[in-house]
Amino acid sequence: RSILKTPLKQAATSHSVLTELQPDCQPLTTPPKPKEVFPVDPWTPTSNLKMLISAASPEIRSREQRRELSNNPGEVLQAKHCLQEHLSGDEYEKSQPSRKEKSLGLLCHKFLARYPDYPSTAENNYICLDEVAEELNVERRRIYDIVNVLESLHMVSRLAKNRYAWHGRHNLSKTLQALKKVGEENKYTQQIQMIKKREHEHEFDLDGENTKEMARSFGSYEHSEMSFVELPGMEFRAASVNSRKDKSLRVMSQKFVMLFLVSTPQIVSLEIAAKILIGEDQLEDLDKSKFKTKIRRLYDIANVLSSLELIKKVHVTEERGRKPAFKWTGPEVLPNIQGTKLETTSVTPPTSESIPFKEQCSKILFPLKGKQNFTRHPSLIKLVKSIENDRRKIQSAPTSLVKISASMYLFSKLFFNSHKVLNCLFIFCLFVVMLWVFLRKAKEMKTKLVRSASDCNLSSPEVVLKPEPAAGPQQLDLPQPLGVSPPSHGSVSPVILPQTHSGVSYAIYLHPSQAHTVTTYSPSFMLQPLPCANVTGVKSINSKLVNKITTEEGDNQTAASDPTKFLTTKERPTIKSETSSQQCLKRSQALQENHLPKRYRSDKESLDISLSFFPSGYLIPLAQCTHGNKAGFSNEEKAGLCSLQHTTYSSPIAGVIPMTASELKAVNVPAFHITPLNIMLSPTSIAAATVLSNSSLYSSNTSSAPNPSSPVLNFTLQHVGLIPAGVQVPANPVLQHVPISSQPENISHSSENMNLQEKVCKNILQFLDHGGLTGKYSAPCVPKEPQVPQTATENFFRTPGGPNTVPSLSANSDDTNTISQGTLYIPQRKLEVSED
DNA sequence: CGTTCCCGCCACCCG
DNA sequence: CGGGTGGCGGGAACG
Repeated sequence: RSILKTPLKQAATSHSVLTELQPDCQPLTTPPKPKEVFPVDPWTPTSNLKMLISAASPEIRSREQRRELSNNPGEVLQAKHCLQEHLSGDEYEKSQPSRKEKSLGLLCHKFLARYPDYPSTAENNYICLDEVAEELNVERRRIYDIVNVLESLHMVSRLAKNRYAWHGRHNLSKTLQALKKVGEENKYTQQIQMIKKREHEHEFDLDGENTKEMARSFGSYEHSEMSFVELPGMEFRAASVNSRKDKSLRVMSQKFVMLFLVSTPQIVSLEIAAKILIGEDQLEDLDKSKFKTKIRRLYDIANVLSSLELIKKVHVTEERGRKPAFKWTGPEVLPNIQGTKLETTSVTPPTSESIPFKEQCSKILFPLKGKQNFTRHPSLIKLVKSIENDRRKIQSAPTSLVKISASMYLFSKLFFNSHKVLNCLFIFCLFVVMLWVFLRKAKEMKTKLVRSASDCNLSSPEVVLKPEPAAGPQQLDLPQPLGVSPPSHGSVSPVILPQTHSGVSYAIYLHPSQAHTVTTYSPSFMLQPLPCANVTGVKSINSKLVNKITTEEGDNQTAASDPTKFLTTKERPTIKSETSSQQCLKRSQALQENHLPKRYRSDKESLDISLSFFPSGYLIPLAQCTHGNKAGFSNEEKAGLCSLQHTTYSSPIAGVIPMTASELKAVNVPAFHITPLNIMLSPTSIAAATVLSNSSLYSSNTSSAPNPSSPVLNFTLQHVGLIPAGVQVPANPVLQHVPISSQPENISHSSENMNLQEKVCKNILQFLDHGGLTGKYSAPCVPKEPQVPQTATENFFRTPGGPNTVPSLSANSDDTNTISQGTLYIPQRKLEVSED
């Protein structure tokens, strides 16, 4: 027994070990000096200072140390050594490297420091394990731990015994994509939900039947064997060494990563990860020791992943207490089905994925200059990066409206490098878009109601406001949509959401009355979620499990959201997730066919980029309000508000709007719910809109003077896919389009610009007219049939006063155009995440 | 105390 | 068989 004991920290033990491993080392009494241990790391005055500071406060020290690790792993350590050497000269045992200094994470840092993130093919990127182990002064065993995890991410690959090839992060994004895909296939999301649910159901009961039960239910998911996820270009490793059966650590690592990529707040608690990893291969013995071991391994993996800055440690506080967890801090992984693109493992520069976007920006913004100028400009690099960041989020936005909005925001950021400057414009554009939606919808509803209920006179807006009859059972078997409380004309209260990742906050304006309604947890608000693939088929815990969030460090907090968490199994029939998406699609099409006798179907491809206009979305970036949220709402209120998000996506006018699964999934930009009649505008935005519309956008002046709306529009349209990238829409075709679009045939090819305008107009019109508001926008191919000029779109643009007049935005001037104040909302929090 | 996780035994390959 | 791997779990360090 005693042999198995972990060696004591005492010098004697260590020395014996040391001598054993390194017989030719110094005499026993003089252990290696720090200088010998870390010959590479110079120690600087800075580190000295930090060391002194750290010495003053242990708390600061640890924090400081951790922070420092990411930049300069060796420094602090070195400093500490020096400190201890100075302070406690002969009393050496204290300076015996503490456990922390031998941590796998630190070791991994040192390891990573040896190799560039993005090695060029020219360099020799071979890793000799022996060498590394020696240089880092660790047993080889430890290097294996690191290398295995790196291998799971394809950052290294094994060449032969003792030899690895270093790839760095070149493959990372592809690997992550692959992992995400596999993770989805493995239904990890569901498994997580199930575990959470079980956990909740039998609170303290941890043994016996439940375990079996759990194992049994896991059985249904058991389709994943212990397989290592390979990358297309990477599997050519030396076959001789490749056949090791158990790649457990690698596989574990991959699965662990998958869990992050799949779950919606990208936070995974160790406990759940362990359970899933266990549950998969061995669904029987969920015994305690196995669990413990798994956890230990997960710590190992997590340490390496942390060093890679892919995850970071947090704490999730549930009602039961603090639980260790990790949060994904790596790159966003977008589904990105870029066909069978060939591997570009070597030559591609680090930000290969982002280059096209840069070019795009460059083209759009600086059509005359080469992209080089743009991309090379040092002052822009940072900006571009941050924009790319935002872009990723935008791409995962659930609705095209949000995409448009966000794109506009992006544009303003890119073009002016300022949130503030174009905020007004942004808001205005957003407003215009929403107005389209609203008017379109209103018109549609009106005609429909008139048609369907001919015996009633439905001209008054009050009637229109009622839930649409057809929206109920016929459509999605959802309960009758709740008529969101009719907005009064009170004031609105902004709520600042702490937004994920970028630190950009979005203000959501909340109408007081609704705020109240929502925060009281009124049962009537517990609506059904939309039965789309990502959500359905998931048994989930009820809202009782909602956790709260606290933050220990004020910055960079995440408003986590997990759509499935608020679903309740009992209240809703479970639908097979495989089919629900299609069902949604079918139904949405069926629904549209009610309105549109003739539809233009599109292939799957175009559906993906097409715009499903799910009514709503409204987010205003607020550059200045980063921390404003703290004062505002209590956690309960926030949680309460959250519950709205996943209620039925319905509106009094539109009824239930089907969404595709892709729109529901991976919502990093919060989804918003807004009803067309509840479009909310802050006074300033209305003002801005009015001003802008009067001055430029609606003027009949078609001069080519620089008009911000044009680039904005170009950018937005391109971004959203209405026009091809790189194509410019010269002026503001949309707002001037009426003659063109009403008689498309006649315009023909007068000029290229005209042509372009025409196309764009058509596209937009089509988009709006053909289901853009009800569900699907189908292919961009233009119908040959002449447009019936009685569309809402056109009505909007040729407002009562004529083509060039501004539609009245002031409330109550015209019932159909009235924009009343209301709400949309949705932050969602349920996890309390705290950092250390 | 609970959490974190280092340490190294030893079972497995493989040449 | 000898050496490279790496699963695994005890128990020390940490907080």
